[in-house]
Amino acid sequence: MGMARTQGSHSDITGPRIRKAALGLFARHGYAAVSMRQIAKEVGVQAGALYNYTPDKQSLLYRLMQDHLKDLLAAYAALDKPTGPEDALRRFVGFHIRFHMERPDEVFIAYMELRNLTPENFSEIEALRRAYEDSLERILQDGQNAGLFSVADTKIATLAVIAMLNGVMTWYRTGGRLSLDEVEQIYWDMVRRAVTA
Amino acid sequence: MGMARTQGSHSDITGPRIRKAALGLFARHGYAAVSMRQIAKEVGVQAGALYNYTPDKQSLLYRLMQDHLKDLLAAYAALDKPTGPEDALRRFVGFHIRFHMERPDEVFIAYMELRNLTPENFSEIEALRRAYEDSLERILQDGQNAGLFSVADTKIATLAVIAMLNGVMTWYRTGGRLSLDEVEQIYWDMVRRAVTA
DNA sequence: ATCGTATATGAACAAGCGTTCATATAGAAC
DNA sequence: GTTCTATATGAACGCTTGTTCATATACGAT
Repeated sequence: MGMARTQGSHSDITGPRIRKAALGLFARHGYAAVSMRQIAKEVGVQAGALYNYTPDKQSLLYRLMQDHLKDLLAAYAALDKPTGPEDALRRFVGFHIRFHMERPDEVFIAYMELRNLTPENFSEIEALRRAYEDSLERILQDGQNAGLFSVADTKIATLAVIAMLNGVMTWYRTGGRLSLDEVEQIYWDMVRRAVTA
Repeated sequence: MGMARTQGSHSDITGPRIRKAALGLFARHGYAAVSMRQIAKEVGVQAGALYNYTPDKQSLLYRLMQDHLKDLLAAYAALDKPTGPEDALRRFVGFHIRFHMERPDEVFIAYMELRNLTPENFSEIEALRRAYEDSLERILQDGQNAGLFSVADTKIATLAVIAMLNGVMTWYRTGGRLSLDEVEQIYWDMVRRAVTA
């Protein structure tokens, strides 16, 4: 009974649409504040149908974070080999700003919703994040060893640089006063001066 | 009926206890994930009693943020007058790190729960935050005018410095490898180098 | 000792939650 | 054109949610 709805074989379409809807809603309202019914509504489907694509709400969040961080690591690994520590740092700054700027929702979620992961899921996500941070710390350590950089503590400097770069996401809006190139240049100047010997 | 409970005139005790409990729970689990009953349980009271102290859950969050930011502005305003832009910046870095380190829960909430404020409450909180950021921007602008600092954009530099300093809260733990003095020194070094001409 | 009031209880409300499942349907395969 | 299966519905489940309110109690003042 009831009006007919579109049904049938939409598996490889509905799945991504669900994740996309969840991504936007989680980013805008927070994981805990978003219901499965809201996600379903955005996709144009009933709540029960979501469970053909995710075992539960938690897994939906986990998958979004995991996909994001794996993409991040893969994209960074695909960069050209740098010519030295300073070049590597410059590339890192540019890569980080651009990659994150293209994915504001993913970044926001991977940042804010860590506490809503189960302990096991949290550990896995944390490992991915640490792998990324380690690649920056290696750059700083190499530069330090080569006498090019001068930081009191490479671990702290790593976190300080990343925190500073992440700050871009809180204020930058496309079409604003500054182009992405300008932003990249400004941040690179500050980072370089902050760590250079 | 039922077992007797402590009752009577506890107004000026219960109120702060409720806010303290809410503070801890909001910080640990997030505003949306915490129920009024959980807060009440932590205080040792029934959920209904909370409404003698707050008109609703939203106001509880708003009050916590407002108190925090007003404390922040008052404490900063009470600092000694600096001798110049560089001294002012050094003081700002030290003040910011220490003040925020003493209030990890408040900082976390004022940061993460902005989206759970009503639009009106959000505007008020944003105004307070901007007032604080403006005091840093004024320092940078003064230093820039005096030829002591050299930043491409004072607004961006302001946000970059604050983002960098806020990063401390994500990793620093009392009793860890570094003392607060050391942390302050390390960050001051990086900030100074990032903005100095 | 009695009263008055501030403060708490505990039950109730309607609404919404995540999740499950029997049932229906649409499209692919033969 | 019939069958088979993947995909969807929509109702239902037990629970929790924020909030209200009539009622009870304990303290401060008289």
